[in-house]
Amino acid sequence: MGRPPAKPPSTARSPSLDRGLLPSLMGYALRRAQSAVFADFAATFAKAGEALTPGEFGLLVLVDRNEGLSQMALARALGIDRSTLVPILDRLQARDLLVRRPSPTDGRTHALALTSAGAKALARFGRLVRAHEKRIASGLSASETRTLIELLGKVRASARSL
Amino acid sequence: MGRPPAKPPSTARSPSLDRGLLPSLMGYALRRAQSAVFADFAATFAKAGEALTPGEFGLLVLVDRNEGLSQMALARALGIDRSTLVPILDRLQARDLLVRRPSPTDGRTHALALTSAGAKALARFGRLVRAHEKRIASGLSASETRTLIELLGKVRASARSL
DNA sequence: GCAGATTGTTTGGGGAGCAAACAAATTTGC
DNA sequence: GCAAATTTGTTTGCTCCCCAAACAATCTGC
Repeated sequence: MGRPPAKPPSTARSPSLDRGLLPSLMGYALRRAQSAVFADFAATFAKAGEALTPGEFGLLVLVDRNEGLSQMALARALGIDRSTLVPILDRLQARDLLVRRPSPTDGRTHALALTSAGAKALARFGRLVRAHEKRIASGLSASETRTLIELLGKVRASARSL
Repeated sequence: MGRPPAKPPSTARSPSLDRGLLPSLMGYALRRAQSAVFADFAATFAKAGEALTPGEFGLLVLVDRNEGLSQMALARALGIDRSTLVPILDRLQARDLLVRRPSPTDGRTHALALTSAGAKALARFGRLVRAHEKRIASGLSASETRTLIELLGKVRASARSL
């Protein structure tokens, strides 16, 4: 609605534009930070000749630390639908990072596990992730980083009440 | 990568599983918070009988505050490709929230503007967004909220160095 | 042993994102 | 002034993420 046209209407090709209330919104800051972090993650891996998304890294860590995990349990841990997980596992399996073994105790489920190549790759990935984390935290002190993670956890807890 | 099997291997259906180093990663916290916030945003709008994504809201605010914006300028402001923007504008235009007018000064560009219905809708959306923001910040003090937004800005600045 | 639940998969649909190619229009170079 | 280069919006093609519904195989409760 009628905003007073206070700013001069950009003499040149407006180097920055009016973002209104957006900069005061947490959701907006979150979205922009997340997309920048994602880009940095991708760039870090690309420069090392590797290809992996943050989601795939999280998945591999979960499988590594919880051997024999079922797809349902993994999907729940990741917060995605079990049908969404299928093509992701297909891809990682095609890259020989992970296997779907038949569960010895339940014929319906698969026991997920890293291959030896997957475990070796995860070690490399972990080093890249640490470098990436170091870079995106380079503007923050150690205590600020801790604070940020803590506050993000609180936001997540508040937001989940659907 | 042999981790000592310290934890008992989950007697029941493991209510929580080993997340390894993930909880210490800023990128991980960011991703989880973002997805929870997104879900809350969608739920807030759904409950009010409206449908809008955070990205669409940001786009509408930008068009509202910068009348006559071109699609290229908008795409740059949103950090997306100009070809990505096309179907998004198509959808908003089909909902009669926004129009592509021919620019009087440059025959190549469109001058984007909200329709009157779009301006009215944006006012409603703004109220919903404020309620949503209030909910996701309900676990934080006012100063914590400010700190969070500030830290997210710093992260974004550090991450952009591709 | 059989009804009901669970698991993984497939299919179908929607959205977000990029790259490359293209026509129309503008700006630049001379 | 006019040809060449650039910019803008669009289309097409590709990849990826996400969900819902349906289905067969398997397990569980009783």
